[in-house]
Amino acid sequence: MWLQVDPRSPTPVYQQIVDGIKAAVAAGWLQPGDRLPSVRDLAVSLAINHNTVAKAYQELERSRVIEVVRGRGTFVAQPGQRPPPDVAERMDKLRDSLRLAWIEAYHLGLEEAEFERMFWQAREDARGGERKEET
Amino acid sequence: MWLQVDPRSPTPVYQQIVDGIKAAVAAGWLQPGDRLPSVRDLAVSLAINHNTVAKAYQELERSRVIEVVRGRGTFVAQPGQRPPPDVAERMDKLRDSLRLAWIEAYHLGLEEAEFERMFWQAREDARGGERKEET
Amino acid sequence: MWLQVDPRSPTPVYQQIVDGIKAAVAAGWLQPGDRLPSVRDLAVSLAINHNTVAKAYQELERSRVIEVVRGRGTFVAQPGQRPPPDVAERMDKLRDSLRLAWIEAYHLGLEEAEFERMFWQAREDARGGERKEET
Amino acid sequence: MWLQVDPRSPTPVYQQIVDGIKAAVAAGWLQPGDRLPSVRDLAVSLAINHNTVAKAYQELERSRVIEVVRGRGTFVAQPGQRPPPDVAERMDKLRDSLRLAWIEAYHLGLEEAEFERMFWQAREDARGGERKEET
DNA sequence: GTGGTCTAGACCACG
DNA sequence: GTGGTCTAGACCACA
Repeated sequence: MWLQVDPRSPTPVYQQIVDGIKAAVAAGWLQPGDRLPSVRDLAVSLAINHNTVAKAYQELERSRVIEVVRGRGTFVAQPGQRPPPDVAERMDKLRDSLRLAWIEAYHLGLEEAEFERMFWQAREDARGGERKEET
Repeated sequence: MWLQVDPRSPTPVYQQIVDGIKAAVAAGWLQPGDRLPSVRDLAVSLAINHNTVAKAYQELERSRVIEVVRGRGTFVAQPGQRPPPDVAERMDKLRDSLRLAWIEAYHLGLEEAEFERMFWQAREDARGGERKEET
Repeated sequence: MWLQVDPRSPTPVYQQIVDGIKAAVAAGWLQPGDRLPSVRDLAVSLAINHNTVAKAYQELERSRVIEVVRGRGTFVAQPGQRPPPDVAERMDKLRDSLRLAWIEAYHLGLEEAEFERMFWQAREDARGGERKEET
Repeated sequence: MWLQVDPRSPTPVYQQIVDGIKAAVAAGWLQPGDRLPSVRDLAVSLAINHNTVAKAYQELERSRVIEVVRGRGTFVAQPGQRPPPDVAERMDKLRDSLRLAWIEAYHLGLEEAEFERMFWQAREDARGGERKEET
């Protein structure tokens, strides 16, 4: 299974699904047009409630990562089609997460060079990295 | 006031205080040894309950950002004294936040160069930047 | 009830809960995977406020004694999964508590042999012992 | 100085003084009949409030570790003179501290043999150990 | 005066 | 239903 979920993590399960699918798309494991498992199938696979999967899919559709075609299923969206409605807001959040990361790096005593290395390493992890158990 | 808080934000108020003070320390607005406002004073300034501030201060003490001197007040800690007990975990979280940022950048259609610029800009925002309203 | 609490004790109520549950786990009355009473149920049983129980549970989770599964409940953790982040500090505290115990034994005029007996007796009390009223 | 105090420690300052003097007596650095510094002198030496020292001395007198002779000063008590009024209670506390230590050892994953070694090592620390900086 | 704890009762996100 | 957060107001130990 290319998606796993940890019910004991502090990040909500539905958010883990969102993150996981976004990661799969960004890494190329899921290609535009690929079909995603149905809400109920995925719920069974992950042994979670189907409401949770549904919430994740809704979130992904709002972000234009997937497309729901009624009666046919849900698919990975074509990139760069219509931009999602909340780009500006998401950009701000992204900027803020980087700012917080710099602050945390400071408090962890990281050198700027080390942190930069971590930044580029994260790019590798995001792009090509195999998903294994990440406790 | 160098600290503001939005009770309607999804991130808990006590967490906003933690983030805000960490930011102030990282930016140098608060120097090691500086005294922080008392729990109750800050609560009044922010128009919130003192328990919320207390929780934030306790969290900050666990992270070794501040030091509580009983009966006298709380102060910005000297850096690099004793390392916080949970460095390893916080490093992992930091790595993960960067990974998620890369993924989000991908889905927002950011070029690598743009995202890198954003990364370095965030460094400026974290270090010296003036604080404005941040929704 | 396998847990009791004395609101008049100098040690905080939430700490008594922490100690009590750690004791129950160490003695084997609570097995890994066992479900703990919900925050609110335990609060009612102990006739205290639910916030107090919540604080105790959070502390126990930080120590990796229990695991919180969102929306489902809290459970006794599997031992030796991830080690708690503050082992080193807790080791130091443990060492110190033993040192202080030796000093106190001296001032109480205990013979070394007597104190050693007390040490091993404490092991019995910790492992299997029945709980009685402990002022 | 054979006594040091850390105002940032979670254990109250007056308690640190009590522990420190008990330790000095148990280790033999202070002999029965030795004179202790006056409340005010010790307060100056430790750079703390004299009320705090006074509280510690009162506590030590109740435990029969020191004797206050009006107009002459305070001295280390002769051992085994009159027993302190609360032996039973202190014994119970001692037993309890050992029990809690066993429980903590369990949760830290210590082997019984390791913990026993720590127990005997603590005896050395209590008896002969040189006092250095103990952050 | 300081921080720490507790209660009573409310609201929220999550599953 | 679960735990998490917040408020309002109280009391306590410590310095």
